[in-house]
Amino acid sequence: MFLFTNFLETIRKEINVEIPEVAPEDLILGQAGHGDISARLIRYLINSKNAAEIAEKILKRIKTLEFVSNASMTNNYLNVWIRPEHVFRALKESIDSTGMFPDVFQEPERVSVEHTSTNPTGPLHIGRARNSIIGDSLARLKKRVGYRVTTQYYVNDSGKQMMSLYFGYEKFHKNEKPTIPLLLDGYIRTYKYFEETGSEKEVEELMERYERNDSDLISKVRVVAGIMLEGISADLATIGIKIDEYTWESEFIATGETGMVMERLSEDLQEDNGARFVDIPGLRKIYLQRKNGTSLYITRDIAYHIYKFSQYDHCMVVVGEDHREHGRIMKYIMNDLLEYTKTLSFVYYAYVNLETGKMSTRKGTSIPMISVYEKLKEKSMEELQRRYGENADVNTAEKIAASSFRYHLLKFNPTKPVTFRWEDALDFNGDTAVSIMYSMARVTGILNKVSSEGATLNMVNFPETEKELLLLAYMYPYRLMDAARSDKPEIIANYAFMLSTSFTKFYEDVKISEQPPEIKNRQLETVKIFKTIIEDACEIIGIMKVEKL
RNA sequence: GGGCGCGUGGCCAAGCAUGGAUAUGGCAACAGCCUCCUAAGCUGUAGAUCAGGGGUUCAAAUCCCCUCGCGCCCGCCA
Repeated sequence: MFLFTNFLETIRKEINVEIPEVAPEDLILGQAGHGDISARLIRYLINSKNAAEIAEKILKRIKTLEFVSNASMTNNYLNVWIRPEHVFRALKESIDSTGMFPDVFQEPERVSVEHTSTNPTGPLHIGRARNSIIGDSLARLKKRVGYRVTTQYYVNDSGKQMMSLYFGYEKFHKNEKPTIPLLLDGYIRTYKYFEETGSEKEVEELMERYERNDSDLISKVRVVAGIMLEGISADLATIGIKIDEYTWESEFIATGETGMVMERLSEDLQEDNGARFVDIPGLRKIYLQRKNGTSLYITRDIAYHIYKFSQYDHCMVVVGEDHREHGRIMKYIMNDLLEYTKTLSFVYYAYVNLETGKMSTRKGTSIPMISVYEKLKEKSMEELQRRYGENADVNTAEKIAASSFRYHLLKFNPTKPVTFRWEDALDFNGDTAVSIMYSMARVTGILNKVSSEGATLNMVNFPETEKELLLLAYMYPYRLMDAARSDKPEIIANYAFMLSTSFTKFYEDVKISEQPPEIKNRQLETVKIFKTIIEDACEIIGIMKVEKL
């Protein structure tokens, strides 16, 4: 995965000479107030008769390590202080030779990340955007740790919602050129029409024809869906999200692959009045085929996953928490019934609510992502104009808007429901993308205005704030591994904020331009180290680089 | 009713997988800091029965059980 100077492993190996059971998890990096690196030895020493003796031996070994400045034992914790020049070198050497820290090996596994996958019946709203943002960041994270990643959008072009969209166009705007507003209008009028007539018969007939693989109908629906999908892709593009592959659900009906699913599951299928189902242990009957022979959503999803497993080693899907059970069923069918040994994993997120309650497109209470983006852009533009007047840069305002929106929906654990509040979304202070971007802008400021003198670096006098910054920068590979292992891009978001805060403290504490040459030279390198790592982390979470704020 | 998820200062979150040293941040509040590399920043003060109860353990925000509150799911829908 990564190649970097691993101080924790070196320390652990020394400890292992005395206590072989000590594992990587027992070592902690950067617990404020104690050592730079601490080892929880309590569980191994608490019942040991000669604990003091073992501790003494460990301390002696650790103190001989070149990169260790001091070590002590308190409350059965081994606390180790690292010489900052070694941390500095570990970072600088990696960045000088590879341009990054940590350096990464390409992994052989191909990973698919499916996200968004919303029915193309309207523009992207902020609830769905949470899905897109989590999915896109997850894909970038997996890429950073060395996987070959492809992002996927599963386009649901069958089903009632899509048929209603098509029906609305045919009924209300047939001879007009189909545009997004026109289609939306037809869609809304269709639901009104259903209410007024009390019947959805016309759409049901369309669904039936569709399921019977009526190629003329399928291609017509696809045109309409395609227009909506283009709108969604454009919305995604404004916040820096591009999806690699779009797969249309109707293809699995057209190619007969849903039929193949039934064949491959034939041993596990049971019959009920002509319909077919599998019995999932501990759950219930899951129907895969109606008695009229047509397929169901889960059948097509199985076909889709069979397709994905033919291309990828690990398939990840970002879906709303209402799909938890669906996910469990899919895993059971793919791994236990169809006996795939590849990994299927789901990332679930809770929905975004409004202070006034739930979002609903039909009730007109959902907030389009693009309107939040526009508002953010407008507000940051006002701020930029206050600072730079005529020279305020629209492009910067756009980057602020996109980054802020992404960060706002990414920084929390996806399992927590989010209540969208305009005042919070539009806040540029504190734990926000802007404060991270601000630290990057300050880096540009320093590097433009302060230059090094000579080539000598002082490697002795590190102020506390610089030591802390370097140590935090050094933590990056461990955070990446944590985040990648647990599929939690929000870990990187939290880290990026911590790192930028630490940089700002260093920046406020030390006036680099006024330092003696040899210290100034080193601190400029420290700034470049910070720059490299914060940009790396921001790339993952979708915070865009700015030169000036 | 059953299943799953969530509950941490006034508000919003981190930490929980792998139990361990004084529970970490942000917003809001209060008191300070710009003739100085960008104050969208920094420093300090105040604020926590980690929903409640029980259990396991030398040790529980973290693991187990119960209760309460909120959310989601329980279709031959998607």
